[in-house]
Amino acid sequence: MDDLTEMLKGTLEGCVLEIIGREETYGYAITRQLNELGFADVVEGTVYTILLRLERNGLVQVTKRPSGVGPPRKFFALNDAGREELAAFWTKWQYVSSRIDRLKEGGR
Amino acid sequence: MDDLTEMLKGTLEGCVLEIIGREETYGYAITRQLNELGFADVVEGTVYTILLRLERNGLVQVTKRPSGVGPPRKFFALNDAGREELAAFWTKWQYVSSRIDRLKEGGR
DNA sequence: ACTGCTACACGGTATCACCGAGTAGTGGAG
DNA sequence: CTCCACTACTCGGTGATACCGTGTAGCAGT
Repeated sequence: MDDLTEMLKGTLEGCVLEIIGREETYGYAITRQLNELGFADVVEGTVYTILLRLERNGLVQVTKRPSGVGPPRKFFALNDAGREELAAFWTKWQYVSSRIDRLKEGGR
Repeated sequence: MDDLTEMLKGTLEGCVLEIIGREETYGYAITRQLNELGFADVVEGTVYTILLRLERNGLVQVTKRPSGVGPPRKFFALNDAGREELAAFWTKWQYVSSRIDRLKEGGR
């Protein structure tokens, strides 16, 4: 699937929040998960900018831990604000996607 | 629903294409349709920028007609390239939304 | 020593929806 | 008849977001 980038605007951050919400994890692993999920073209740089933004906005708690197989990893976990943001994201997604689907099915 | 703007990036243009694809119509009416559809905050300026972009990209055929209740209207209809673009949009939407829904349902 | 995988950072770019203000035509209330 | 509301389009500028390219760095196997 080619060039989904415009369509991912505003949703990719939510996806990252969801992934972090499941278990504490780090940038490189998040990128791999997104790729396996079908967003094959999402690249590390993109995920890191999102993670830095989440950190700057106070939605995550960050812990640095050594890796054993490479440089130290920055682990991210949601805090209360992050969980709220995630819930708000899914609410919005539900709202938007249902309306677009209705439009698609010929609704008015 | 508050501030959907980021989530609409990349999809609003597709919605406009879909609306135009149903019948020849014009900017002001498209804005009203989007508002009724649930995108209440979408404003004329936004729709017109999309329409000008569609025109610039050669996806629509434009016809100006007098209105009777105001200034003349610019009617938009899809041409072949526009129909192709619309089909491609729905394919992408299907792809992206299904994957995000899967993520939402706990999929991996 | 070299290559490859893991892991993060950062400056710059393009695209997109939005904002705000402006221009105009028509018709109704005062 | 003047003002206001609704209709209808244009355009320059802004902010948010994902992406690109490059750089830095640790570790493992050859």
